[in-house]
Amino acid sequence: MLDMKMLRNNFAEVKQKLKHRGEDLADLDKFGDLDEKRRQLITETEQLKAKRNDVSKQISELKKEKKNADDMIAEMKTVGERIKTIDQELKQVEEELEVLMLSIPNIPHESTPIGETEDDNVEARKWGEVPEFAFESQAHWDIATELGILDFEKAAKVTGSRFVFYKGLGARLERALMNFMMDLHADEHGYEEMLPPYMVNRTSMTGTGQLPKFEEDAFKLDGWDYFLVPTAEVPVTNYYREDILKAEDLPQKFTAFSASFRSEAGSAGRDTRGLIRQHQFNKVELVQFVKPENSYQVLEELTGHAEKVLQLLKLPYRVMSMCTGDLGFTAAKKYDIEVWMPSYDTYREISSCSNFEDFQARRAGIRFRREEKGKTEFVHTLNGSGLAIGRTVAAILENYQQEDGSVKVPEVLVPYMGGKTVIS
RNA sequence: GGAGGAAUACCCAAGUCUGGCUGAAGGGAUCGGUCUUGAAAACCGACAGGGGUGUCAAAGCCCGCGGGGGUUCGAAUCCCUCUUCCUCCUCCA
Repeated sequence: MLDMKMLRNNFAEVKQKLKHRGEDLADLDKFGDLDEKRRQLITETEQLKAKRNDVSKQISELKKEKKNADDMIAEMKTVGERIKTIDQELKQVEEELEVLMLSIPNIPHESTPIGETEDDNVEARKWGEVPEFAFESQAHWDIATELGILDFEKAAKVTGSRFVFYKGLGARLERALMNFMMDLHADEHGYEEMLPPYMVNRTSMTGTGQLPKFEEDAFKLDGWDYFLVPTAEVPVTNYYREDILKAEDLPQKFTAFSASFRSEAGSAGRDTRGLIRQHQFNKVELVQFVKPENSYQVLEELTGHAEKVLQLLKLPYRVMSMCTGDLGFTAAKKYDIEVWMPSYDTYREISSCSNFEDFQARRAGIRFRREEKGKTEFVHTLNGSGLAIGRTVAAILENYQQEDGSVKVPEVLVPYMGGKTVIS
């Protein structure tokens, strides 16, 4: 959510910046009227309430002296009714204004490249050598099915499409990656480990920006106002919802493992094979709560922490700076890390690292204080995948495949695989 | 699922029956001071936070006793409702 005072004072400028996102801004123009109406009603009702407080005190004193106060009581009855009417109108205006404010996307940072589609994203850097195979390389779903470590057909029977069973060394590889990533971030990068709930309530989904606009992307529990988390970002960021942190407690850094659930509405027919686009996948997430002045430096660090995983796994990747049109609703700046996938003959997203500035913090009421008696300020929140585990498995299978159909285990994972150096 | 109980400020806690003198007592913690070589103890003082409105800034005003709604001239206090926590029963990995 944007700061309403800021929006009021810089309306034309903000509108211009939001245009680069390519979103429909028709409703934005309602802001001026609603904002003005709201403040006018507040002034009116507060004046009446001040009067009521004042006269009620007088009534109390008259009663104490056993004097008659009927005239005042009658007058206040009218005032009370007027207050009720205005407050109802005010409530309506505020609800309308809230709906509007919650639907306005974040303002892109000045360093975010201006563009319309993913073709306008800018490559920030590239790492590693793309493998050349002396044999005909296979897609990860073929490799895995042949090795008997993934079973998509059984999952389709048991649940439906876009689900998978991991088996044997496949399951072991997934678990090894989870432990490897969590250990790296906790031990080397200074994050505190967290295992969050896999379901969250509506307020949490609104706090991080998944709602109200993108409800169709989420899995909602029938009969409960709970949602399956689309990412650990939601429970972990909302951990501090409505809290006031101390400046000396910042930054707060969490690394969280969770399953992630996505309806993939609107992507029917895309990536139907393999691990790339599942309704449920595992992910290690990095979340940070920081002081505003540090957030852009932290974005670089956090992105680096995610990159480190790929470097240690020796998987080639590139980092893309998302343009204004491909930024998503909540981010002010975002890097996607894309890993090389031989079967696609291109790089595919495996991590997304974002700085939300105070956009989520304002929605979720996450504040901090620099001094004991000082004013509260909103923290800046950031997060990034570190990494999506399913896609990492896919990348390992494809990049480490051998001619005989077996797959080498990346060196760094061998201890996590019980010493096994090859999946065959 | 069933039966009770509870929620007041950083923590503990009075007030709720009987609405106005609560602009929320008291204690602890914390901070500042006196005393002391230093510290402890004792004593003195400070201590409601958060949000809204307003403004160049402020003052002022409004809201506020778990959330929401209602009754009333007036609600921490009465009524309805939701949430969370506790005790017991039942069930359960």
